Amino acid sequence: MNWTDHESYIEIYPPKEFNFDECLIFLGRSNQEVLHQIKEGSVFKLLKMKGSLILCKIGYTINSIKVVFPISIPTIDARKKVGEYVWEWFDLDQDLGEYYQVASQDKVLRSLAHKYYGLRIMCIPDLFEALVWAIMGQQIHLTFAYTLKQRFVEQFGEFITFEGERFWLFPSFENIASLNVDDLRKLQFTTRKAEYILGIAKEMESGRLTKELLLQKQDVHQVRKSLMLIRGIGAWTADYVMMKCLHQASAFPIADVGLHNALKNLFGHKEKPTIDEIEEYATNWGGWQAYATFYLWRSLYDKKV
DNA sequence: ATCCAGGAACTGT
DNA sequence: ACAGTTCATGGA
Repeated sequence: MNWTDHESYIEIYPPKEFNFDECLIFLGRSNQEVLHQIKEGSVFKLLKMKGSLILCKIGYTINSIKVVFPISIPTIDARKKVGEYVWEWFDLDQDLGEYYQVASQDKVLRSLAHKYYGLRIMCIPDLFEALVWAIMGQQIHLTFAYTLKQRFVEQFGEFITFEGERFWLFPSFENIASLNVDDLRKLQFTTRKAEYILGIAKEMESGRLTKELLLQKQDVHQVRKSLMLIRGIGAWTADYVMMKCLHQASAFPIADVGLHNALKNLFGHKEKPTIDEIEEYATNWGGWQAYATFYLWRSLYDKKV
């Protein structure tokens, strides 16, 4: 992480290939989002560091991301943790120069890379949140997935109020682990999704499932395998979490419907591509499949309005 | 109405 | 290994 501390605020220096406004467009794609709010070019987000709630206002100045604290100034340790969270959230460890080099040679990616230059995968640094969000999104429209997330967060998460508005935190696995299936069924979760989510919460509560343990695996294949051993996590969810939480640029949720629709639109086809055809398109995406996927998702968001 | 949605587990071959 | 079936609910 490249940053400086100024007590009342912190500054984070992203790599060259970075466009804050592009990232904000992705963050603003749903008006049902409850975990952050965008206002006047900044994004407000509530975080919890070392037990205390910290409201952050994240904006951009000439060449740095500036994080200010509208409610109260956190300790130096907490400020550093906030910086690390933001660094991960915007996927700033990634060397996008390489991706753009790959993209410039590829007829599918070239125009997208130019159009959305500086866009980074907007990550979900918290493993529990990433897994639960992925499971919520399985086999349903995104709008309904957001509805489920909103109910889940507002039922089981913490919040603070600032200037008459509520800012929410995603529920902790400790809280969710003590629930039963009916608690989630009441919010319109299917029995299966409820079981998956409770199972994962318990697995994390036991300490057997942590982000650190996953990142210690020898290679991405091992990470994927151990994720898929967990009930409720298939290939799609494993790849999704690897790209959105574990920063694996080569993760590739190839069965994703959004990816299929994006490719269909891009080529103006009537039918969605088959898996074989997608593999064909992706032959030269080596190592950057997650970014290819994310940029294709981003292209879907243009179509609306 | 009907088909589908940022799938996964289960069952049978 | 592979294909078909079931789960469940709201969106378009």
